[in-house]
Amino acid sequence: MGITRQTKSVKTLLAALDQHQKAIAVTDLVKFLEKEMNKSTVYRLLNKLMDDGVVHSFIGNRGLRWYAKCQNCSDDHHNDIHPHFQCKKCGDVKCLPISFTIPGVTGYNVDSASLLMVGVCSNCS
Amino acid sequence: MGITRQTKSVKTLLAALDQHQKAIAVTDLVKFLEKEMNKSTVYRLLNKLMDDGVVHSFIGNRGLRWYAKCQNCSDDHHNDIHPHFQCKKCGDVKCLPISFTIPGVTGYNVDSASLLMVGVCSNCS
DNA sequence: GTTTATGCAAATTCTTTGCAATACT
DNA sequence: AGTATTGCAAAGAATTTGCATAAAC
Repeated sequence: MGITRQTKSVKTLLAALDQHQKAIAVTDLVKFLEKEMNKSTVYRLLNKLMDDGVVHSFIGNRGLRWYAKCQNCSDDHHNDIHPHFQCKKCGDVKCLPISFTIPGVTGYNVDSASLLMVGVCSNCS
Repeated sequence: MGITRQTKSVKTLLAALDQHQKAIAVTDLVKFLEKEMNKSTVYRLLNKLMDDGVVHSFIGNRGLRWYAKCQNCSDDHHNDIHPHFQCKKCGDVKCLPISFTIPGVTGYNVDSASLLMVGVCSNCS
């Protein structure tokens, strides 16, 4: 768990992420946890847990940051692409279990990449 | 040009986008144009020009929206992926002339997709 | 003349920060 | 005991909105 202490807030936040199979927007996480911890704590903890490699994040359709617990990603997999599908109606984000490489990206020192696909999910269509 | 009127602001904004070969963050555009038009006008115009298919946008590394004039994209190319490279030091964004498809994305109704790669550009390394 | 666009100021939303009090190891 | 974490309130940054005025068609 790196340098992050095992506080009550950490456990609560990680449990909340576990409850959501899908990724969750930071603002929804703040609302979901508003009776358990301050929003500053949510923002600060998420940054720490990112540094620790426990959660990963990406920027969604509307500029909000979405979070999920790391599953297939680790510190030495920073070049992987994590594809996400976001429904433009209900806003839900799903991590897709697809791995691929981008042909023709030479001369660039790519640390990380994110692929966001936007459309209408099966529930909304 | 669709339903957007050919006002002085429209011409000024499109000229500003032409001056920047690269994509530009909306906040930088607001600063760049602050003596020529109000920030509300910038935000409102960009949305209209998006609807008209004149500019395209994507979300950058830090959640800010970046804009550029459409070049290879059009209304009937919504499924194309527009890859962008953003330098994490200087923040510059470059559109990469690479076209590719994602294998294995079936069962999803994908309207648009954006691929953002983050790293250090040649100027900063 | 009618409709759309603009400026302005204020409101909203999202995120960060300083600091004193508290919890963890 | 010593250090990291938290809550709170306030500040900051980005974006939207209402409305009166001005410009485009």
